[in-house]
Amino acid sequence: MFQKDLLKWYDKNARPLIFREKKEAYSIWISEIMAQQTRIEAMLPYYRRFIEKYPDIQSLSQADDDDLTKLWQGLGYYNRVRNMKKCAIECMDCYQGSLPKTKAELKKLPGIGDYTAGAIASIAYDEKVSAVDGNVIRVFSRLYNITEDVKQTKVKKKIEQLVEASLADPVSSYNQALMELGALVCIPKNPRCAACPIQKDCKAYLEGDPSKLPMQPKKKERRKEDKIYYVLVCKDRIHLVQRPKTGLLSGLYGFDEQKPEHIVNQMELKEHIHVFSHVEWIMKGYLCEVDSMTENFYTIDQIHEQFSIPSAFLPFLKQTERYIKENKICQKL
DNA sequence: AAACCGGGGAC
DNA sequence: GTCCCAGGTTT
Repeated sequence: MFQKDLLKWYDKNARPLIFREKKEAYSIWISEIMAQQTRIEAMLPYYRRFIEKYPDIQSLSQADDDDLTKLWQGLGYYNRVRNMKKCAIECMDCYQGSLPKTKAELKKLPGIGDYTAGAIASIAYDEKVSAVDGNVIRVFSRLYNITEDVKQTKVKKKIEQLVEASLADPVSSYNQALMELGALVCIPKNPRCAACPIQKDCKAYLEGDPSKLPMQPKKKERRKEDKIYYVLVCKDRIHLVQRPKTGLLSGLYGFDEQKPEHIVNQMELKEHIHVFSHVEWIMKGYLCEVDSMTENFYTIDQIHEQFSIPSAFLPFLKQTERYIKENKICQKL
């Protein structure tokens, strides 16, 4: 049995992460949503800002949508934060302003799936349930030398059952220890088996090849899309367009895709490529100086303070800022 | 079961 | 360049 060794290792080697300081469902929930498909180091600064601005469920339930998206700028998967607000509202309406106390109830809330429900329930409430994330899948695929494709439903179910059967007290530490081991020792490439506290129980280490696990199907290649954006500038202001409510980068702000009329001066922006997980944008851009300032023109400071701009648009924005600051525009300010 | 949904660090 | 990250939802 490896549980004791793992827990002892965790006691000594756990990173001092800020969201581990409080055993409180709200902050644990926030950290878990932010950590979905996101490296811990990347979400930490966001976590601090978020907790400061929205310290509890009530404040989050009343948050302004654009403020929330702005706070999330650069983190990606923006529906996460919208689901959090929905979730907060539901907690105010149905659960007396708190998160529900069991994994089963938590799982019914928007944005909370099997992993996140298990993480909150076990870490905040000490419920003896599993929290199987990518780390745990990797650790267990090696521990039991599971060579099947872990993306298959039945294989994932099998791993979840193994984890469930392995749960040890305190479960809060145990679940986090499994993830921490996956993050620090049992890492995807070049696993540090020499430093592993449960090496002697690892089937892949003893009779297989840990570095080849977990077995993953080769992923489909990304489709490419050609995009053309027109950055409309009038005096010291830039035109922003809110993206559609659905689809990629929904609700965030970007530039026009339609060529404007009455261009006073036009300049080609440096082309760049932006890679998403399932699509690749080949982005051409034109800075178009226009003569009339209609709706939705904003100064650079306003844009940085108020609007959530996806990373894909930042290169064009930066070039435009430089253009304006160097006062190259035809019309004088 | 597969596609969709971001961004960036590590290699 | 490739991989994949404290995943969840929709199709």
